Amino acid sequence: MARRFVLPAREPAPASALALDYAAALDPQQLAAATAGGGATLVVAGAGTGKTRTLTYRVAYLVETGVPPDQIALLTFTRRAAREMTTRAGALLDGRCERVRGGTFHAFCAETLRVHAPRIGFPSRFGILDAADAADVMDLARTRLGLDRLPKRFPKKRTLLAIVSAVTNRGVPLAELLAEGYPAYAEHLDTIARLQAAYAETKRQTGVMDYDDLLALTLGLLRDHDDVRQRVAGRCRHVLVDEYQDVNLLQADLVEQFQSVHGNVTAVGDDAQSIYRFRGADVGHILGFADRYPSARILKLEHNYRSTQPILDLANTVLEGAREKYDKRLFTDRQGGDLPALVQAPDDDWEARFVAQVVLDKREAGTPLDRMAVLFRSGWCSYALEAELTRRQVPFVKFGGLKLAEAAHVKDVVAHLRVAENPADAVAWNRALRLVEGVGPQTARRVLDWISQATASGAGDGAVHALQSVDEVVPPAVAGGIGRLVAALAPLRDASRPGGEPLPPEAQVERLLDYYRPVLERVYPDDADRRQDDLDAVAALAARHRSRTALLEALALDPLDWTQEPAQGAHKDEAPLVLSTVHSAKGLEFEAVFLIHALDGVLPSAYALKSPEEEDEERRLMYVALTRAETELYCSLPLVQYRRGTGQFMTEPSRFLSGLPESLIEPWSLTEGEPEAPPSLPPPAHPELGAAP
DNA sequence: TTTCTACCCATTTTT
DNA sequence: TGGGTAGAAA
Repeated sequence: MARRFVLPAREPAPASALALDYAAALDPQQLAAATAGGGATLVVAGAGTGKTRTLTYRVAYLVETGVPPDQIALLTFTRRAAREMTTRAGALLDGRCERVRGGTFHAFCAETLRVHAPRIGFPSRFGILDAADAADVMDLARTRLGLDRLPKRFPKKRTLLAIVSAVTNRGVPLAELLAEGYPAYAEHLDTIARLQAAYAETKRQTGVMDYDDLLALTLGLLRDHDDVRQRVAGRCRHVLVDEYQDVNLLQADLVEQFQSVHGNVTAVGDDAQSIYRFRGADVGHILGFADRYPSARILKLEHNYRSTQPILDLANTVLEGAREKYDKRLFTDRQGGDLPALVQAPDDDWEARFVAQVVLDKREAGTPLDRMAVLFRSGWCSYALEAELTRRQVPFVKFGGLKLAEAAHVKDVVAHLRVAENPADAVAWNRALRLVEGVGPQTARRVLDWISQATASGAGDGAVHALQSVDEVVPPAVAGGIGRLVAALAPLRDASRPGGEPLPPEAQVERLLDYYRPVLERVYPDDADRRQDDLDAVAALAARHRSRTALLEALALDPLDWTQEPAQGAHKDEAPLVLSTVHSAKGLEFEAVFLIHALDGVLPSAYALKSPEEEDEERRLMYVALTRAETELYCSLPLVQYRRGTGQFMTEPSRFLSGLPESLIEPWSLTEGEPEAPPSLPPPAHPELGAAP
């Protein structure tokens, strides 16, 4: 046994030796937060108070005072936020800051599990399920349980998954959760509990994890295996957590584990911006930070540098209506500025034309497109605008809403990759097999049984092998099709090439696309070409990843890289206009913000008004949207909407914005320029806009 | 057993 | 809108 000699901790370098002048760059509150010593620190930071800036400087400060960058863990809610922070810190100091380990909780956990999964009975090449995959696994679990026919008034699988997810994320017992949130299903407690167990078992057998598992299993791993905890947490000299108000129980516990060796944790957040309740986030964790870390120092940032006073006034007023009050009122030095506008457009089209016109006018006047953003409650709200922007050739990117990775044809191709990655992945097999003509549920099931038998008894790479003799269990009519599937998968095996080097991921995707093209044309005859474009994007994405494992992980955890890919419009070198759900815009700021579809029933969402807490969350969502704006804020709404079936109907403005005095928000109405404009020439909206009578 | 067709349904936010 | 289901045809 080697003797341990303990060196005293390195003294931080004296202030004069630091390359950056922190005191000059930050205000006193920010400075205190950025240069705080070790231990636990909570920074309560209102919107626009320089939270990101402070965290960025803290990263630089830690690096400068001798903390190795790869021992700093920076946990954020989006990978975009992590990237932004490390590049900004890199620009401040030097490239060292970019070696900070950062990302979402899920990505960070996935990275940990890649190394240690075998300790908890998973392959290190475990697959990651998105919501749709999880639903497939739930179906599989149900049939394995023999529950072909579900009782009447039984939750749908999406609801089922939501229930199971809430149980894991919030740590509430199933019975309690059902009683509180789903009283209608309380009578099915036993069946749901059995399904929950079968679902977990199926995932284990097939070597896949859903999003919650990434968190829950990592937490279990760290709690139950002290050597692993020592190793993982030992590499977290400093843990920094952004948006702490949005952590759920699992995430709060994970943070505690990550900091358990060195005891250095900095959490930053704003209780007024908690908008992930539906995912189990609980403001209680930020409010109770000092209970969890009794020696914590609590710092505040209250000086808003982002927005003009009129914007803050409106945001503050909206927030005041919350039932649960937050004792915070932001102030700014930025006096002056225009009143926020409440733009009443006759319909969707008008709203889209208005936004597009103002965006173009502002670009003309020198505001870069990426300094403006269009925000909305849900993905579909921007459809009309997307069409309009495409028509006018305004480049844009959209964050949030439907992900390309969720498209059926993309999932088809990815299923083949997953099968190659993890032959035990029954759901992926099922999807791939069902694409063979003539294979339905029965045949797929028979083949799956055959495979699992073969893999259980035989060699590790047995699945593809087993398929070569699969003729024995399938009707002759489909044997040829399955043979082609096997042939397509063969070159994806790791040892398929001399030397055992696997094909690079983009080559793997290319091979698969050759195989899949005829399938695509058979299954989606109407728009095969359009869908092929998406698949080409998959190939492009593959080229940016080192291994198939990394590619699959990125597809499951980082759909962002995606959305950034196909920028619309001709100006490839112009940074595009940002379209984003309010949720995805968290933490970002823009010179001008357009909040579209500010309607009652949309924001607040009609589906989120079942309890006062839910309405409060919608209100905070509105607050988040409004506080993204620096100098100009336009809230717009169509007065008439179309609904399938019902036709046109009148809308109501969002309850959070209606009834406010004109000193807070100025009503605008739209008129069209007088000579009847030809349809191709949009009417100039801006000059004709006038305040309503 | 698979696949096609007709109908009905609900319809958010994210990893 | 499209996705999922139920029933019928191949």
